[in-house]
Amino acid sequence: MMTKPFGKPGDVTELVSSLGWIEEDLSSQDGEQTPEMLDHYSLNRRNSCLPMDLGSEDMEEEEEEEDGECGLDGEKAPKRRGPKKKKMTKARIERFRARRVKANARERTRMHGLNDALDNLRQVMPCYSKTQKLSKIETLRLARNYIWALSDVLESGQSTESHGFLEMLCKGLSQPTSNLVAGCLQLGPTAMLLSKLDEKSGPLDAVNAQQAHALSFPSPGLPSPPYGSMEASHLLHLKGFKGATYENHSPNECSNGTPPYDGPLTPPLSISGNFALKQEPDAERNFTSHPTHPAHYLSSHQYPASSMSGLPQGHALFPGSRYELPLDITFDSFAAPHIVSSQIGSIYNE
DNA sequence: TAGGCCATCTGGTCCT
DNA sequence: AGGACCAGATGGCCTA
Repeated sequence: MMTKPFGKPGDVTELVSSLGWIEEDLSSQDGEQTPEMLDHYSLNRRNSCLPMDLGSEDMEEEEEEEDGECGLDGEKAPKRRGPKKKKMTKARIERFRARRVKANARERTRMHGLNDALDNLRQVMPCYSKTQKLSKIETLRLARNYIWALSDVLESGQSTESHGFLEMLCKGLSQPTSNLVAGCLQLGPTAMLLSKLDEKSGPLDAVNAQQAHALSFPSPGLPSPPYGSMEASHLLHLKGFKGATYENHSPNECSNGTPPYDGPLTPPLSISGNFALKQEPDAERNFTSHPTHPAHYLSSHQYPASSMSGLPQGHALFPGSRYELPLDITFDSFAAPHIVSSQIGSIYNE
């Protein structure tokens, strides 16, 4: 059965539309087209009985028989009830066309706004990457799961490092997205990373060793540096909850008075130790300008800019997966839950 | 090549 | 009347 491109069931135009549908040769569409061209094209490609067929030279004649219904083989359709259709004068045609072009432009703008909003949402998702964008539907699903999971963290005190947290995050997500999220959440020592670094660059010098060390201990529950787009205060509108700021950050102290931590300094990245990092040509590098990006973080804070030089760049391969994780993923944004979890105690103590 | 994703156009509906 | 919003249709691009 032929699909009915336009109109609603019972609509006269639907019948007319499906009967009169003419597939045009699209070969003339090659090349870039301006919105005006697209509008013009679509205004002229519809079937001849719709008011969209405004470019027809025979319009004047058609107006004469405007009430004659279109049909196959000159078949007469039953007389239409209701108000008589107004004549499509040239002026009306022009007005219609202008209105349609304007409406199309508005619709484009509206959709761009919607997409911008989605982009903003992507940027506060656990795994933000400029090069590997989540699809719209996956962004919305992950957002829902993220809210859900964080709520659960607050309610049950469950760790953001727990299997349950990851499970909640990945619920209903596609396999690639789940892999991405899981990859971002992978925590633990990085023997593999260290050995890979060793392979690539020979014996680690002091700087590289420090970086590798920083990369290798994304300790759960540690006080975390600030995460621009992911500031905890944006996530939780809780009384007395203040997102930690990096300037105040120290290994042993939290800005909000959470118990001191004696362990190693929280690295800016929560990169899985399981990632096997592969070198990419400079041209392939695609660091985000996102303020939470590790490169931005490192260069603008405690690590000297030159210390980035020894870091593997490009992409990270998620073991057992076909999917690569571009290094512009803001893993650190995912550390926000650490902030959250570190705050839970103090919130409950209030 | 099929399927997923996306941008765009379109007509209908509701609201101002 | 015109704008915002919506959902359906369509074609292009990309990837497995």
